[in-house]
Amino acid sequence: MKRSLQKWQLGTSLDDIDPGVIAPVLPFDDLAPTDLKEMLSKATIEHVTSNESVFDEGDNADHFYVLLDGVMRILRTTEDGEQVVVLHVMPGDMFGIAQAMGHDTYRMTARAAASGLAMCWPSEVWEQFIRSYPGFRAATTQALGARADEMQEKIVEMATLKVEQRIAHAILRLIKKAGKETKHGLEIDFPLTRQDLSEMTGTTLHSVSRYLSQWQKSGIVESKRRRVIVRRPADLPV
Amino acid sequence: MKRSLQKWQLGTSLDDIDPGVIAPVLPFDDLAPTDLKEMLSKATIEHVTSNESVFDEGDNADHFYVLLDGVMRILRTTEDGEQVVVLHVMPGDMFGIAQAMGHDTYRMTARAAASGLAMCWPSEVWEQFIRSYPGFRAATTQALGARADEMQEKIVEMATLKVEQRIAHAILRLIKKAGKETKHGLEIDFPLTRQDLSEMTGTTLHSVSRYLSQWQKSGIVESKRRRVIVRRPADLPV
DNA sequence: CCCGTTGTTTGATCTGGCGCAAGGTTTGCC
DNA sequence: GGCAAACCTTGCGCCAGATCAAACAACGGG
Repeated sequence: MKRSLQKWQLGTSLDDIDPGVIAPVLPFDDLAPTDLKEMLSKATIEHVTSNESVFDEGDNADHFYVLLDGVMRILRTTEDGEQVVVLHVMPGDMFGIAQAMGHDTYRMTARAAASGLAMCWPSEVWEQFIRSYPGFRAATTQALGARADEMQEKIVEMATLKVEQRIAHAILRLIKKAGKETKHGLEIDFPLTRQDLSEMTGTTLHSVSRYLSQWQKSGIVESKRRRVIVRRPADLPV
Repeated sequence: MKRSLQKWQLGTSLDDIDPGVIAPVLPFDDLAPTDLKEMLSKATIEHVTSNESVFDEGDNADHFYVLLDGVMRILRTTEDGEQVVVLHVMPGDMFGIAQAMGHDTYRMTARAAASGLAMCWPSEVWEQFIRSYPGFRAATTQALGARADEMQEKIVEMATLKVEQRIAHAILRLIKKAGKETKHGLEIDFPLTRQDLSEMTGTTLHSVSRYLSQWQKSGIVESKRRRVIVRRPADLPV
């Protein structure tokens, strides 16, 4: 049940879009077609370009989004410029839903790890959506739950595992979220540098590089520049 | 604006309770008095005893709670029995709100760090509360937001700070949440062992003990068995 | 008051992984 | 085709902090 817009006609106007094409990507399962139409009429489409931010932490939370295509990285930057990647958003996921947590500013930065498209609503419609569309409320609830789970898991990992295992877990999580079957194995379907992996696991790009080479030697992974392919997921450490 | 039931008549029946006494502790600020009464009529009171669980991870999420008095620790246990404390719940906070995240089982254990009382509703009334009482929805939204913030912060700390700083941060956070002014300084107002602190920061009780003694020597803290008092918060490392 | 339990301290040793350094490879642009 | 920028690899030394070990202190119940 992976959803994403495989190929997308790059007319970024909403008028071009067939609701029947978009619907399967949206996370609003049990939503009456008329309600969906209503919601789409309030939306705009935003083209997100790799490595650019959709919003930054501290910004006024004036929109919320559903990713249609591409990959978003949700991250925080510390005082001394260090980046910490908290999670990845895949097509079909909501993001920037500050309203769901009673915030009026974004608490994190959303940067595109791979170019794509996002559907975008102004925050003003949030309350109305919540009140009018039970399916929307259900979707936000699910999103919050999934996010909370992921963050908890991350905290536990950081508290108990050592670097090697944390990197392995991060890779496995991405494989699960964005794994593409290829002739060589399961490939993480967007560009990912050693640096990126280190920012996800709280380590250095050096350590990531070392473990990756090591796993490469034992045939567990196969990784090139900005690409990670897993041959034998089961052999990654715990 | 700290709330808590300073002294509590230990009749655990709800009939004894004056809504006027409980109301200031509850997180439902803008709630009509009649609605409040309605809600209280559906609640029960549970006495939580120090070191006992109110619920465990995996349990069916059949109740949700507001802590009236005492301190709850929210934690996860790893396969090999290690405990990771994710956050502390103080009087006035909701906990066990699995429904707010679309879960039907608890994802974490709630164990009392200090004995107290919790108000308790059966999960069946959740949906009705959400639909009927805007103040209730607002409160859960706030709770989710606060919790998300805290978890994010924790992830960033674990990823970027070293042990010494993480311990300092953990102490400062507890002081902010549960600090009591005493003649000797700001005291964390519930028993807290070195082991507890290590489970909050992903380190060992040994390291916690070492840093605490060190800070003791330089007069920054003053800690006895299960007690931590901070004399000069500003001098704790970053 | 004694004794078991629980919590704390401190030393000695060992090591994962960081910091630093230097060089190699791939990519895209002019 | 050449050059700069971005990305990756690997070696080496060092240290924060884990692990192991042992003893001490406080407390609470019988």
